[in-house]
Amino acid sequence: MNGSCIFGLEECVEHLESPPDVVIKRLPLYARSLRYLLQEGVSSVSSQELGERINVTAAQIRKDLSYFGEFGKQGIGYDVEKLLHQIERILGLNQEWPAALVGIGHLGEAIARYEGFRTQGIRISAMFDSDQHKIGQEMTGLVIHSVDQIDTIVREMAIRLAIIAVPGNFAQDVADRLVVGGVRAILSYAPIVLQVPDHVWVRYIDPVAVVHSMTYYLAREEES
Amino acid sequence: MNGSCIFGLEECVEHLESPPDVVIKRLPLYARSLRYLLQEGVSSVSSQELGERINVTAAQIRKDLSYFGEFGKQGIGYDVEKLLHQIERILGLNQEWPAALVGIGHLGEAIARYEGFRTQGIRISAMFDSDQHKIGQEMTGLVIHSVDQIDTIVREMAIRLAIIAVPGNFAQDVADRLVVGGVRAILSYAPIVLQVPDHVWVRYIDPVAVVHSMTYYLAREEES
DNA sequence: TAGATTGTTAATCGATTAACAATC
DNA sequence: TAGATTGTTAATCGATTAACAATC
Repeated sequence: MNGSCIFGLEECVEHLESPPDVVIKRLPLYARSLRYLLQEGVSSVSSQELGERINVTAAQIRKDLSYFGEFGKQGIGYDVEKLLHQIERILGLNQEWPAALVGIGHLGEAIARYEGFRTQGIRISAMFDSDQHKIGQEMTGLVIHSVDQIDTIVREMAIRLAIIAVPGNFAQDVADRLVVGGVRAILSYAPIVLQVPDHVWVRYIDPVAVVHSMTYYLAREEES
Repeated sequence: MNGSCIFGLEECVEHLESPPDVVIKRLPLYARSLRYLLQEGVSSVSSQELGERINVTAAQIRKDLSYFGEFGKQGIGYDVEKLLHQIERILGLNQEWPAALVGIGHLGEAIARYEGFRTQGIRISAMFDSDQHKIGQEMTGLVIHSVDQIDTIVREMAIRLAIIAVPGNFAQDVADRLVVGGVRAILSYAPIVLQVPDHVWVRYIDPVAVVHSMTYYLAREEES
């Protein structure tokens, strides 16, 4: 903490530069790497070592962490367990987040059955589909509800987080219902850009786009 | 093309600034939006209109496209069909790319059955798993092979592109085999950073990390 | 103490945006 | 012609990296 801050303590904290979104996006990668280190029994790590594991520069790691505080010791590095807990706290992972999953096709089922979410603080707590054959059925201990009930159920359960795994042509309607229900963060697998209010966060997973950004380079190789 | 180029034509082309990777990553989004416009019967679009659809500035679109040539008409905008074909050509989508899919669990099955890849120039042409119960079985018209055969089959089929959908602890081994087989681009769903030679492109899809970068903001809202 | 590594500042690098002449 | 929009340059903005005093 900088002693020359011209504000009182509280104001000083408020005036700390807020971390850019690129930094927030890297924190989960740091956390994940630290989890592996912990499993391996490594108790201390330098920014250099951590960086080599995830192909990030040591300077970037130190700069990123500095937005949130001082977590290391000069000459030593970072205590793996402590830093992991700090980052998890920053990311809000000291609590479990209930999430809605909309769209129980092949992808939706894969998401529902994936252990990675639950073990990392994200619990699928409500599932929705528009298919009459699926509505009412159970999966992973949850009843599949109609998409018509999204807003009421999501509101009742105070769900803030949702995952959309429906075809593109349904995604905007689903997003609208989720927002009405009070959802503030959406992960969408649908290949469209969702229009949502400013206070709602949306991130996309778009495997086709990702692959297409690599065929660009493959096509260049073919030429030469 | 700049007339004041001090090099001969060929050298001049070589010295055109090569587009940064961020630009390459946006091209598939432009292409996708243009496909929708084409479906809607829109024949012409301005950078402004296109930008509004995908939340990108008009200046950015024009700048991005300028790395590859001149595709628009002053006062008019872009011919949707022509621009789409140009971008698809740039991305190498004027040909079909055979791809290997490794890991036929719930996620792998969802990927195999997903129409979006095939309709957009990516054909899953070989499938692999390590589970004896799955090896030899058929899915979407393809026999599932053993991961032991990755390098030989991938080489025989001249496959350059692969999708990894195996658990994290198997992913590095799978990647190594793919690289031995001649794969140059990998999309990985496994939650580890792969170590590959410089000439191999790797992109990651990491839903848990994506969600964790949003719980950060959700946690901040709770506070206030 | 000497060596190592942090946290932070300043320099560099690269990407985005604004502005406008060219031109349809 | 007048209005619209491109392609491109220059200005701005923001992110990354290098460097180093502080300090374990």
